[in-house]
Amino acid sequence: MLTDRQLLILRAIVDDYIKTAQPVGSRTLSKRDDVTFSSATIRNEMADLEEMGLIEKPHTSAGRIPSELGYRFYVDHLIRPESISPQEAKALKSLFAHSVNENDRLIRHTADLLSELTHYTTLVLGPKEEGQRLHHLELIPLAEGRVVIVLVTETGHVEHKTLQLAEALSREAASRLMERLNKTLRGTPLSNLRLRLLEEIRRFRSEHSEQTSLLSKALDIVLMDQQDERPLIYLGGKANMFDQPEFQDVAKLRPVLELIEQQEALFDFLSPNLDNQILITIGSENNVDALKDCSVIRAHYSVDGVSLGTLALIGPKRMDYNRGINSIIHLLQAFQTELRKNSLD
Amino acid sequence: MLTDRQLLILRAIVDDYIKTAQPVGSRTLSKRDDVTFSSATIRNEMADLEEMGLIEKPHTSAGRIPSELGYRFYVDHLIRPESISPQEAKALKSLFAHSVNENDRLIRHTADLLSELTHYTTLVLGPKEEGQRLHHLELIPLAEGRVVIVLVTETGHVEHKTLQLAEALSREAASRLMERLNKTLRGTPLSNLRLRLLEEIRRFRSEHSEQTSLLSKALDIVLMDQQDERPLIYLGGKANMFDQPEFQDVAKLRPVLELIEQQEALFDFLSPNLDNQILITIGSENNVDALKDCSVIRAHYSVDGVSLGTLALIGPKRMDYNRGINSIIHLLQAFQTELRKNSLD
DNA sequence: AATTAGCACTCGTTAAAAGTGAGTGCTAAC
DNA sequence: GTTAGCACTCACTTTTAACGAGTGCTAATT
Repeated sequence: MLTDRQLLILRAIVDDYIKTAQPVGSRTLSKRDDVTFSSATIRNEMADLEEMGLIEKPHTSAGRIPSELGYRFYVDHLIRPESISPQEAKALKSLFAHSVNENDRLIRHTADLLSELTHYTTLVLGPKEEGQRLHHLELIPLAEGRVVIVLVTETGHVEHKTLQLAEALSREAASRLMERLNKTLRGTPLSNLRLRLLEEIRRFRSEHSEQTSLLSKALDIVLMDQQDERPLIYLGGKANMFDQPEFQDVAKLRPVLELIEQQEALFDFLSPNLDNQILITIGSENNVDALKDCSVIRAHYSVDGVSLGTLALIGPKRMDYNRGINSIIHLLQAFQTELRKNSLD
Repeated sequence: MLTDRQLLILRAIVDDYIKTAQPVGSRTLSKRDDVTFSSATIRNEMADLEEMGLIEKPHTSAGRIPSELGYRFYVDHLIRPESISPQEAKALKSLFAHSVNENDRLIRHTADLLSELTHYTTLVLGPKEEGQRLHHLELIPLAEGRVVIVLVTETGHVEHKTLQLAEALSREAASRLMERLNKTLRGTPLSNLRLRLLEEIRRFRSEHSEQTSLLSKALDIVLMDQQDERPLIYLGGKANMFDQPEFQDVAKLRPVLELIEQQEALFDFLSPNLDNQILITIGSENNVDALKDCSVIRAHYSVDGVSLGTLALIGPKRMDYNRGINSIIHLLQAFQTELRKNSLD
């Protein structure tokens, strides 16, 4: 167990290093107002903290920097939840002053806001489809056998796909089919939609003996695609990475920026956060080599208890966890409120 | 006027420098098979070329590198249009083997293909709206006064927006209005659409004395937004920048990557290319400070004579112009063919 | 027993000095 | 007109030296 003095010193080291990106020496610490003891004492304590694996020195004659374990301890025990300032709270509320109807734009907007707020790079994982339920389906026949299918989920997410049929679908047939489909399929989870839809079209065909097999085939292909498609990841503040002193070296910067551009990899990385808490992963805890020098703060967003996606903040291990956590918590709430407004329950 | 030997030397210098990124010395050149004269002769010729401003030396004791003027001369006069290899031609054709229905996805796909082909970063400026004409409009009333409006242009571009009305729009009213709008508005250029649409709704209202003023207001707002929206820019192969030796320094890399992330700035930069040719801008010719060390190869794409957007390739000044030009020309054609397939004339 | 002052030691960083070699420009010979 | 030869330049590398922030240990102090 750590003594109060050790806690004070550890916190001071982490705070200082977060601010300056420079190893913190005993003399620097001894000059702080809240430190009443000498640098020699600090050195002794530091030696102990180092032995415990909480801090380390880059080399013999440098000050100390937090180890990953040190950051972990700091995050778990030393963060003071320093509530957001009144101004900021107000600013946050006015961020969504005029509602954004489209969820897509809302998400993009949120990603940008969060990065502006924190000066870190932001990832927002768009709502995953599987869990969502169908609200409405619309078939719009155009010229030359081209059909646009519009799909609206209960969360208010709208999406369209274009099909190409070998022969035209009449407006009447489309209308009849649509009515039927909406009657029977509303509320179907998107994960089942493809099968249920095909089934329903088949039944419709036998009942009305209409030629919808082409449609059925085309739909199948499009929905198959759909199923494989992963939700989009929206990025904000990529340029913020450039400002971090630890990423002034292209060799350090490159893997991070490269990873960030890869939807696939990012998706795999971001999705598995199952509980509803804020999750912080530090350096190697990310289990991704490209992020071994980064920390990630994640929060799930959900509407009506249904988890939809993830809000994440990515920065150097030496990131301002306090500010990051606070920002993400507050933005999360505002974001969810907006999402709620757009849903069609 | 340059002698044949000077042309040979200049071409050799540019080719070599493009390949190696190292200043080219007289001794290196003298070892080439196509060079029959001595390094001393080359030095004399180099001195002349330098005097003409076509090449320069980074410092006294280094070899020569092409100046911007040198690249310009190379691009204008020395490029051999080295036709694409049969394999590559075949590969190119199969790239679009299975058609992509959605123009958006097609564009994204094209951006990725081009960057894969050239190993440079690709920008594709999506079709600008103004020039396009309306093909079909669909109103889909959902619950709680929410209405999705789907807009299909003659180029086959599909787009949707969500409106929020204070009170519900009945399915019947929507259907009647829609029929009317499609009858009267098909073919309207999107640049006029907003005004024509409002006018038409007003007329419809007075004729049928229906309550569509709310709709009209909401539509207005959404379409106003629409008008300000600039076409999207799709990026491919951003990571390729990392491979260029000239961008190993973060200070060099940063402005380029930052610019690339800014839709606005990029848009301003890419749009003004009016003629239908392939346009190459080198270094300071870009008139953008962030691109002073880059070259850009641009081509307009169009369907049925209507210019829609721009395909661009961005790399170091020392880029492989030959390969870049060839790739962009060939991909441009394939791309336009696909776009054509998706259009609804 | 805990704290602190003092001091030798470490080691990254910076600056200066010396050596290396690719490449040039000029001159004189071919 | 072309080329061989040679002195010269200058980025780059390596070496050496000086610097100083910071440590760990010991002995004195409280």
